[in-house]
Amino acid sequence: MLEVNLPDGSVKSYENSITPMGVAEDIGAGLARATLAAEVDGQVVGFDTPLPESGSVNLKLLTKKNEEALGVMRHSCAHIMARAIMRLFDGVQLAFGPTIEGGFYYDFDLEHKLTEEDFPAIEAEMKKIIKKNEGFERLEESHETALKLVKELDQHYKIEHIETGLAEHETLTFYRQGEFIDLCRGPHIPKPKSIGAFKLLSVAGAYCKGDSDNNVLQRVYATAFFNKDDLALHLEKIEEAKRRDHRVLGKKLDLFTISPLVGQGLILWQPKGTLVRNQLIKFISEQLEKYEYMPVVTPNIGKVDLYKISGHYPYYKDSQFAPIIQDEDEEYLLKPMNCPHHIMLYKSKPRSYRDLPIRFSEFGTVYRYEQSGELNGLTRVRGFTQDDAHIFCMEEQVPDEFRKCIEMTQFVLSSLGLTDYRVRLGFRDPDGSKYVGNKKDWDTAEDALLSVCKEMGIDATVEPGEAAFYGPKADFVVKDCLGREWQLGTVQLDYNLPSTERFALEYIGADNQAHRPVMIHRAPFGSLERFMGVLIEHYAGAFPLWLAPEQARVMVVSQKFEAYGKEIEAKFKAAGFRISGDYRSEKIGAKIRDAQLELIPYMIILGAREMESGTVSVRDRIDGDLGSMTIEDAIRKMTDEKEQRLVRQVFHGSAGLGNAVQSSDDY
RNA sequence: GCUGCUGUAGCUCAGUGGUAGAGCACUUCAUUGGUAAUGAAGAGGUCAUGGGUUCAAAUCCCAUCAGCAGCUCCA
Repeated sequence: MLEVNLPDGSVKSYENSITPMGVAEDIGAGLARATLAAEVDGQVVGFDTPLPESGSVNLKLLTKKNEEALGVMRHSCAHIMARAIMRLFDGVQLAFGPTIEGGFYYDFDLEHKLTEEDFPAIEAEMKKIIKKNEGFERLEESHETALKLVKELDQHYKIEHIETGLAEHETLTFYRQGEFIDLCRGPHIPKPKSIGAFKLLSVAGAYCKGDSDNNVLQRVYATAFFNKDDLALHLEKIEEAKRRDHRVLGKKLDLFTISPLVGQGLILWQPKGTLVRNQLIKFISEQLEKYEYMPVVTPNIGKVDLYKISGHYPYYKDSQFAPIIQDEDEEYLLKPMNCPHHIMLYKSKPRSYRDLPIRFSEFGTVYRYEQSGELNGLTRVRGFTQDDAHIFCMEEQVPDEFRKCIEMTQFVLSSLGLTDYRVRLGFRDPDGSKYVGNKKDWDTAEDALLSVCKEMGIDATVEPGEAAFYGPKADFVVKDCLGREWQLGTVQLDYNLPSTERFALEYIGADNQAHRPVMIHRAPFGSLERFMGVLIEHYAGAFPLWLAPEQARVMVVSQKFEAYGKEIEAKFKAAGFRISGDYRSEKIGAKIRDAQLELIPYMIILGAREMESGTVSVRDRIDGDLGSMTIEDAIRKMTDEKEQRLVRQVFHGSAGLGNAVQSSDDY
């Protein structure tokens, strides 16, 4: 006998095997019609997934009102898309088709090169399928029968999947809808009519099984909603996010430029971008002083031998600019990292335990030859400046130093209003071969990271395989406006570079013996370039007052007041503001509009009234006209806002074109 | 690096083989105004670059460079 507990507290019992739909029908025909899927003990299952024969389960029937049902529906929509494509094109081989954050995709292998021009035809075919409203039928087959079936269907990827990835599964499920049958774990909605609105978004190549040694499949991205309004809202969100793109805003606001003649991925900072960047550097420098870092300066190149010792040269040979060959035995590398230089500073003299921890900081510019396809505005570049530092400390100081690094990073991010990040603990992949160092040190380091995060109440996600080759790390990861994740701040523990095999670092302990220090690599921003990119999108280009390249603009109602305008401008400059004046023969409305579009925080509007009373009229970018006040009051108000580094406006959300959230098809 | 798409004025874009276009920005002139666009005139392009096909190429083909999306990679 099975006991089914429903969310309203009622309990139903069944003697025979039953599905969630059976329970829904038992409750009422209306509910049965609305039921799309179910949640059994917190797990999303199909409307047709049999419940256990006995025991007790918590059952929640999912309808259009439940967020979880959306994912199920989208996966069904993916099947319909696949079915439509198979109808329209010959020789379609199906690969995988999971649900992602803002929709779904399906990978295909077919002769015809799909383009966006094919979308209308595919969408029309999908509409036809939906209109016919054939149900999704769940088929459970033995491993053997399943293999026979996919062979009959001549679906090579599915054959391979059953023979390899699913070799251990005794039974496998298929879903059939009309002539379309797909190996699929499901679940699916009962009937396609609940797909209210859908849209194909893009097509791109994707390596089969995510391995660059494999062939490239064609991946079609799409999304679906229960109703048209939700789809329209989603598409509008994507458009909005695109308007916030740092590459678009960077050009519009004159922050930076990239010239092919200088080189791909090499950022040329315009004066305005430089002003913002320098404010960030100033801000971090204050923190470095507070946390007792010692600024150092090191050159942009170093001997190849240095990076052979550090291990970077052999390991990252392909992603470095080629060495500069000066002479047969004299080769230099543009520095891809700052740590080896800092290590040489450490090694320049004997160190005592009394000196530790030693914290060397540097805004160090490094160069990496990233694959051309990876380059992306400011977020992935070939030359960037890290707000880098290396801490050399005793093993017992590691937790404390690590904690301080995390604390500083958190403070820096929160000061900028960046709260929407996750902390990723990059640990080593147990099967990976890229790592150096011994297991004991790795375990110690990973344990240290875990326990400090726990102690600090940080909800970190552990990701095996995300470690650096020399040690585990804690990364601060944020999403850009399109939903792509980027690593910003990072704190990395390193037992490797100090080791005998590398640089053999030492300090003399209280026992007068030589000991090995531990290194911590850390950078709260990570790369200033990437950070600026993320920040531009975070503020949608509207920087808070303290960061804004142009903090205020004086504008006169008529050119008659230019002299008064210049006088006021000078007073703001003297008070330390970045201010300009607009004395064009334009109407005040036009000047305001221009300043507003340039996202200038404050407008100081001057006319006869202000000149006579010796006041200024202040217009706020966000709140509009604030009325007139004395110049002292205006300066005081703005100085306050600037010194507090007040963040008054940020923009959230992304286009949701990011990572897979569930792979309902990957079995 | 791989797959696909794209490249026309400073910006956003139209232009499917026959004399290179619009809006905004820019310059000049007029206008001197009160919280998101005053009016007029003007200037600005080897149509990414290099080859090819053609009587004729922005348009068709090839290569290169660059950008975009995704994949892969990321010290």
